[in-house]
Amino acid sequence: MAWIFSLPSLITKHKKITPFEIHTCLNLKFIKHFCFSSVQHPHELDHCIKSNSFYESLIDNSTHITHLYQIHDKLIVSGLQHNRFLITKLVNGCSNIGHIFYARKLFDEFPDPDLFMWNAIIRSYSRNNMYMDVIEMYRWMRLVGLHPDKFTFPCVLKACSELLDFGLSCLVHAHIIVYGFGSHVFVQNGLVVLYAKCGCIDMARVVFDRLYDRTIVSWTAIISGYAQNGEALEALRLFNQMRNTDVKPDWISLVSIMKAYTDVDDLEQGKCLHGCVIKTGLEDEPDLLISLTAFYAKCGLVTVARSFFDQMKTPNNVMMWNAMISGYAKNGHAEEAVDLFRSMISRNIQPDSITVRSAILASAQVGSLKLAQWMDDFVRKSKYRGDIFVITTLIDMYAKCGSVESARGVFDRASVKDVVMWSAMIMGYGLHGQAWEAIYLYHAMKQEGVCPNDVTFIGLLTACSHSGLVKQGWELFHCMRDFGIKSRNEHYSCVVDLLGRAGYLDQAFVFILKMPIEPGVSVWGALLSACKISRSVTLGEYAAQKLFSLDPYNTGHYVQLSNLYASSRMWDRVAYVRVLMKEKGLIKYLGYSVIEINGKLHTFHAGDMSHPRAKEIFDELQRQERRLKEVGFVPHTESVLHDLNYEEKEENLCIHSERIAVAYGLITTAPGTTLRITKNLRACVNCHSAIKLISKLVEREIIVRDANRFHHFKDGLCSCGDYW
DNA sequence: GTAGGGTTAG
Repeated sequence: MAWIFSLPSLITKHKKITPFEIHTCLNLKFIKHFCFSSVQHPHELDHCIKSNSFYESLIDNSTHITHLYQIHDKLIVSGLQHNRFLITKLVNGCSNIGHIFYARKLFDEFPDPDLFMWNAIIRSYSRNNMYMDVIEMYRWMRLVGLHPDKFTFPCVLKACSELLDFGLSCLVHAHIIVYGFGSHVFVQNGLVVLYAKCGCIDMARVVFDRLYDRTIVSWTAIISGYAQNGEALEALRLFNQMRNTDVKPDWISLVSIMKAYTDVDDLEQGKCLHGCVIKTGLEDEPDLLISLTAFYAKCGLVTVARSFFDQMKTPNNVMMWNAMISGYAKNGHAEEAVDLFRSMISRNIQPDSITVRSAILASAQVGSLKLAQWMDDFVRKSKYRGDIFVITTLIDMYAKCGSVESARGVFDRASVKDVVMWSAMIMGYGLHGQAWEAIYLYHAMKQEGVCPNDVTFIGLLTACSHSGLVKQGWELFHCMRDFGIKSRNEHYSCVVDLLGRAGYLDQAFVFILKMPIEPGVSVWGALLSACKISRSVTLGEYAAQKLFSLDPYNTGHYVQLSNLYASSRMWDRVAYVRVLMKEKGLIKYLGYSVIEINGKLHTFHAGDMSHPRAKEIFDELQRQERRLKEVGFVPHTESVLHDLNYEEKEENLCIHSERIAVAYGLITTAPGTTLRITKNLRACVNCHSAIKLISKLVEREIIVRDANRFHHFKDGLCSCGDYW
């Protein structure tokens, strides 16, 4: 009977078994053909086709559901339809190729399924991401009196962690203890993952600490758990602890630790881990290459990331494309991200929903309305036109590209709206200083029965502070409690901004002192910029000191303090801040503005003469200066002179990058065309006043996106109401 | 004879 065991290898010689071949096989011709010499007597042949291992190898080698249908038919004909082992095998086979409904049919038709079969159907649902069904089957199984075992619990725990049902999770944990799996390593690993996913990382840690025999899976579960809960440093500490044990990292553990380094942007540690990857000889592992690409891209070494990307052996790996595209987008290389997305499309590689979202995110950063429309068009023609995540990203993109109307169009077309989509639209209005629209939408959302969340309120509060609606903002802030939403630093900083801008500086300060959580960078930052508006040097200096201790290497805080001194004409202190920055080795950002003309982006720096039409641009600038003077415009010379936020002072104030972009827009577009400009820094006082007047003089709408928000200049006024 | 950990992301 030795030849029976060679059957699997005979079958696998056929790289892809066709239904016809399976059929042939089941008709014995196959066996006769291949094994004729081995079969001495007909009864041996008969024995062979009734043996489990014969069918087992057939099932294992089936790649199509029709194979399994035929095998099942043959089992029935051979009277083997009640063979537990083979039917369980078939259930597994069906679920492996995604035919969960046939697996369920086999299960339902089996008279008295045993624990093995129950585990098989539960695992089938788990593999096919049908977690509600996992729980349903688990309940049913207990109802019929079967005790779950060490194979049942990992699947059930996975389902709990995907469903994020904390109550259910606790119940299952209780079952685990009752049935005696309180120290089984596979089951406990599942608990670690479950608690980490539910945000109870401390509970996960308790389970992990009590684990007697920690495997690489246990370590990976706790390390990635910390990483997912935003505690990357603890994740890394545990990784180092693991390296002092006998447990050797494998590629999955390295992927999750790489993710932790990516989250904290720790280039040096990440490079060390890369070394570790090479030492373990796992550097060709495709998914590890994706993680390395994502890591280097996020940390700014896009060229290194790109070299990994270019080495990719399977060009159709969407995750690799996603890692590179999102890496470019996150790191200020938005145009490269869009280019890569386009090249992916042109190569006929199917993007998934994440690719599309990353590309839209990149388009939002580029700020070009033409590109935004192209992306919108792409989505409408694709299978993602109904994807709630993609639509939300589109709304955000249009708002960031200056067209809150188009954002609203996308929003109105969406058939299903969840809280994130409503919040994105509210945020969009906030960005454009249309606070009343934001508030109106908030009420409409509640009317639709959608409950606001913390993000909704960030949008609302931002909108109120951008428009100076102090009373409304204050009321909304207090509404949060009614929805059981805890205020975060972002909410507090909006309120500080709201009070501070409107001149209630003392109230803002008292508000900070009363905060139940430690005030963060954003809160003190809001106070400092409010101090600049009302020229409150003492309080501003206090805020700045807090900022310097919390976030010492952020150029922005020094710039803000310097602006505060400049607004109070304290030039010696302005100079002092400059020295302070030099000592810390901080350099100020180079300002630039981008304008889109006929779908092409033109970038200008301060005093930029490099454009082919520089001569015409400067003629236009001079013409504007003359007209501004004629209507009595007085440049804010002194403050600009010392304002570190803006481009190096040139002889003429009008050559800040946004003014050059406006001039270029005016000479290249038809009268009445709206100009759309994006600036990387905040708008300067002088340019802001000048552009307001220019919008009136040339009868144009000029929309400027600065680092914080949008300014819609029209008829001599700005939508920001001069608060920014 | 069955199983557990990970990556891209509104």
